Amino acid sequence: MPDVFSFRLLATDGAARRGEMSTLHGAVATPAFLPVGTQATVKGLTPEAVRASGADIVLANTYHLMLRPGAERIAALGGLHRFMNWRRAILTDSGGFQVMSLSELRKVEDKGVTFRSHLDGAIVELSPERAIEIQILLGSDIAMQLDECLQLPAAEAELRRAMQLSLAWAERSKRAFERAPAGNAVFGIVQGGDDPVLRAESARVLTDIGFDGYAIGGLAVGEPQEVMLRIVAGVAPALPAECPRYLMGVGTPEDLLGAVARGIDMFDCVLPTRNGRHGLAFTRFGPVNLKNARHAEDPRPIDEASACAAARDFSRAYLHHLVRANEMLGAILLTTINVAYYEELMAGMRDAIAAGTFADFCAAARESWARGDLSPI
RNA sequence: GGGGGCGUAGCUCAGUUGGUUAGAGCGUCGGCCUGUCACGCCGAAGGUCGCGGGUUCGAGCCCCGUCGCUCCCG
Repeated sequence: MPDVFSFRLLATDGAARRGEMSTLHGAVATPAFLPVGTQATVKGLTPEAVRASGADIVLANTYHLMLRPGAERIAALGGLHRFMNWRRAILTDSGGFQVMSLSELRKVEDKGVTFRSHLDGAIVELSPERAIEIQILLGSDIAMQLDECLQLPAAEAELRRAMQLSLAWAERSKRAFERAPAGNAVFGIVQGGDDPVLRAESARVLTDIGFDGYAIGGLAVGEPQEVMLRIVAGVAPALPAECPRYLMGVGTPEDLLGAVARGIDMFDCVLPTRNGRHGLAFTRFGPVNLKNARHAEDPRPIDEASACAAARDFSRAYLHHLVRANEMLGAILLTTINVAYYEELMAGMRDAIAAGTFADFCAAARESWARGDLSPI
């Protein structure tokens, strides 16, 4: 196992890239999807189940874990991998997303963010340096710089201010990361909203600072998909080809195809887990809302050809019943099905890129989604 | 037989001194969810207020009758 973080490009097909990241906790095949495990758990799934879905890496969260159970406690218990019994790679978000999602509970200043804990109201300071320190304590393989994520639409002046603040924090994060153990990585985050000029400037300065990988943040925050993809198409080529590119918080299966086609290597998103808990299954035949009455007497599985047992071995009628009855197992099975589908989609894209058939793969996937969920019994 | 209580949405119930298009929770039907304050959120359908009569400008509410359920006493 290599003692440094590295990324290798294995193949390209148009702008789409097939690659592999090496981490101290194993290889990550890219394009990769990271199931979201905010509180040191992918909600509803055991680590074994996460791994069985095909995931090489999961995401956890600095803000949530620093509040509970606390970064120092996790460090004392041997680090996040041991704590959650996930022995593969972990990427930790810095808390930048909470700057947006908990905007009622925080104050942003040049020095950092002051949160009022959503749990008990305690005042908690999160500076770029502290965010990195926490991620080092957690022992994450990939740390993210602290950034300021804005909701769109936003005024250009506001986008510029947040972008420049994020760049200043990027510089400080990079310096703070010098104290990290060898083999771990830190990524910078491109900001700039839906403004191509700001995005270009952000990408240029980040590249000058120099990171192990580059994320595009502040997308899928209210803008139409075409705007998001246009920004991705502009930013991705401006980032170093030899580094992984991570589109944060995205997205729908359709978003993933579109972003990989524009040169993205990594994604995370709560959709497969959250929507699974809310009764929606992502399938080869498009989304299926198991809450709907039409499934009540349907003996068919979600997808009889799936490699995922949850998708194969339980009837839609049963899943419908579990969801209606608000039973835990409904959330567990749908989360399992959804994460497996996302990972299967990524694996399909990886194979297609390697084979030079990415466009065909995308066309076939879209056709299958459009056909709907009336799979043969 | 006597006395009390209750009949309002599919279910369980609110309905202020009688005063606009009678509400809630659950259920039903549907939608939403993009670096997770999230087993959540939003919306819709659904009621001749047991029935009949009366008083009143106006009755779910007051009065009379009637039917049903229920409790207590004989």
